[in-house]
Amino acid sequence: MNSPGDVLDLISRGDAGTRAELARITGLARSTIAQRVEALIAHGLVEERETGASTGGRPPRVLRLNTDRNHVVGVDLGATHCRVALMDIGGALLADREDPLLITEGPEPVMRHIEERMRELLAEAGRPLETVKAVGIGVPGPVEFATGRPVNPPIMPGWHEYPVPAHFAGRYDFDVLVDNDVNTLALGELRHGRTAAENLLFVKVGTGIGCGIIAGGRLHRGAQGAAGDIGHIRVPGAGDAPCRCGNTGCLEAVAGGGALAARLTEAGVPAADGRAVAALAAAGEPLAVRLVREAGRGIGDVLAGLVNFFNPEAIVVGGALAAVHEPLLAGVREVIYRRSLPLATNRLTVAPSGAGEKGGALGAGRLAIDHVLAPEQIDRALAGRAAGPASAAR
Amino acid sequence: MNSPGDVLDLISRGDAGTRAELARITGLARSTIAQRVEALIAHGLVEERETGASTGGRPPRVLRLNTDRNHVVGVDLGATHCRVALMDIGGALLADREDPLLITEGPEPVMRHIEERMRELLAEAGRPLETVKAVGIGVPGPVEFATGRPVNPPIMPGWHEYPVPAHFAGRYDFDVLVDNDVNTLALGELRHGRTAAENLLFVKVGTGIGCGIIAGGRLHRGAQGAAGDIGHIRVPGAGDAPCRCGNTGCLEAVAGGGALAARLTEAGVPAADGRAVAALAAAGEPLAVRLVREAGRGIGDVLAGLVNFFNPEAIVVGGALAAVHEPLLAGVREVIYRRSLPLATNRLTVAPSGAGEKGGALGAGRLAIDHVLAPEQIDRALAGRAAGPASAAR
DNA sequence: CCCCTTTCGTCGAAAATCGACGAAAGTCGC
DNA sequence: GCGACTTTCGTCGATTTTCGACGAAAGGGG
Repeated sequence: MNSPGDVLDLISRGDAGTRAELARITGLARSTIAQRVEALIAHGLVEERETGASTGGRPPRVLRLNTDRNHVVGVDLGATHCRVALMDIGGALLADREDPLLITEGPEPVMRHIEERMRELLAEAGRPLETVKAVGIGVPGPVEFATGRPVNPPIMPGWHEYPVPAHFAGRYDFDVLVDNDVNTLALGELRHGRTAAENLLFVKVGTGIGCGIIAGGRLHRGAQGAAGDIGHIRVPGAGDAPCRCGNTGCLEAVAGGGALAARLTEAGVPAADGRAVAALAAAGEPLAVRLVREAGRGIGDVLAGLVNFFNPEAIVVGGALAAVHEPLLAGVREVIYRRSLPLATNRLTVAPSGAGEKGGALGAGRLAIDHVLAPEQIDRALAGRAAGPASAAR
Repeated sequence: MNSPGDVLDLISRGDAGTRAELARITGLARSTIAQRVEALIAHGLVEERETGASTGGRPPRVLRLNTDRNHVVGVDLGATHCRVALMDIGGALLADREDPLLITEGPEPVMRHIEERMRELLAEAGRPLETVKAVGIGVPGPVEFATGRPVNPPIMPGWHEYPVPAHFAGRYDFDVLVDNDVNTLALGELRHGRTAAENLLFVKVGTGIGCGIIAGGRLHRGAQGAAGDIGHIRVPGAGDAPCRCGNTGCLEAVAGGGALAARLTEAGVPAADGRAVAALAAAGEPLAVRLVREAGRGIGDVLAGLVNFFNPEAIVVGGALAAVHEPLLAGVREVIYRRSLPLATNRLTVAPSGAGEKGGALGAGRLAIDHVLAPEQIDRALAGRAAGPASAAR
């Protein structure tokens, strides 16, 4: 329970910033703490930069993660874009870049693009390659997390069972983590946004609709990594709108960006996709605003049920359609507070994503950080045993 | 990671039955294991009863939980009954009794009843009171688990905020855990039934409809302990049946035992409650069978959405209405496999509860067992520090 | 400027853990 | 039936980890 890894954990979470605090919290002797800290410093994981303010006695030496020698890369892959972010181990964003990129081009070109961007960002920030300890990648589809293979992703043809980490294996010395983008978004919100909740739902409303689930402070991926696929839940109020999945009345067919764009186009206001709908709504186009608000109601209808079931303390809404918070969230809140049980809603907050456009990449980076700083991982590193090769993880 | 408590954990889970196995699994030296086992035996937690079969060398001495000196009590409180079960720490049922008891009589009489039955069962089984290490109680309503207080339970007037553990505090030396009965049922299924799943939903179909959630092997209680209240989720297909909660189209109004009984009575077949409906269906009354199957479809409609969202590997159905598996489960399966995504259903099992009538009490006992055997709890006991007083827990 | 407080490093003492050894208790082959 | 081999288990000294006391460092306050 109080291994060296746990000591680092306390430092990284900001629970303890000095040796004395660590000793107080863990209950270990100060000399033991001193020895552990020494080891962490020797391994380049922790540094003493400044000395803190005195509280009446000798001022403490402040410990912090060594952000100069430990970095991660977070990648947010969308249907039509790719954002690569370089972060230090403390979670600070050092550099990032977004490019248009069609995920339909298949894994190999995309992976090469990521690799190239990663090297560019490192050069730009003046950090050596060896300081990258892990890479996190969020992809728009279900993933078998343990092996980093997408499984039958609907909008990623050619990626089925492609072993993403294998692309880096052997040639690099970092681990590669791959996850569904809604999960990285949820992580990003949990650790970079304003919402600190043990039980959190991140709802991404784009062309499709998905949901990242934090249960008891940990990501819930479900039995096959398929959890959170709420786009094809039937909406109670809605009619029989046909969905591409073959069923009717799915949330995606009612409130997805594609469905809204089609309806808008049909009504004489051309819109290509969810992003365009959001732009029109933001510009004040009345029909677009009305459709977005109605979409919010549809989403709220489904979420109302999930609130009863899951009882989260926070729901965060993001994705292309959430670029216009007001009408969407208004619709969502309206239905949730009407349909869900009081006990489940009296402390529930429904808010827009606080991490913004970069949330996906930041969350993917956070996935990598959490992997690197996991106590077991640290204990292994300090024990001298080299971590596994640059492949899958956990 | 390898404290004495973890050693006991391996023994209690059946992962290791001998000192040599413990050493192999933990990686600790045999002498260290021997010392830990000695401490556990000295504290009466473990015993050596028999000596195992040789595998070619000296036969091992088999370690097991000391079931003679460690017991728990599990209590299943329903609207109209109370079952008290005496179990040993290994989970074996020693004696139990069910009595009719109206929970509406209020906390004090009910608690006195439990206390009395507990003493009777102990006398019957010839076990001294001091061997009871914890008591688990499942109640039909939401509970703030940390304090053991029901919060606004709809069918338990007078129980709001009543501190259940306080009834025993001071007079006994065990901890008291209180939880929603769907949670104890889920635990019972997980540990006593046939279903070993990390992600499990236990759906209880009685007068109301509730759901116990196991996420990643642990109970998910949600932000306010209100998780799993699926009875008031709106059913997609259903109409506007009014519900006692004030909304319309709730699952409970469509498929709850009360609603079915009312509809059956209306049609000229008098039935008092869900139990009566089940009895009629079991006897072959055609209308009852049809209604139960339709209720199954309604439940399936809601579960189909939850399967997409939560991606469990198993759904277990119990409760009064589930006494007739076939029509109910047929309806549930029919809709789930039609409406949920293939990835989420291809390994999903939908089964009746394997624990039977006593599942609730057994699960409550298991809640108590898990509390007693939690590694931190064991480490504390072995370190000499007395556990907290006979009150709340965790 | 002296006393008090808090932090931190050092070092011997105490405790936990390990590893080697030998005895116990069985199987297997001749 | 007997000896060689295997596996388990207890013991005990050696090693490693952890603790606790001591004193020095570094600042605040009167």
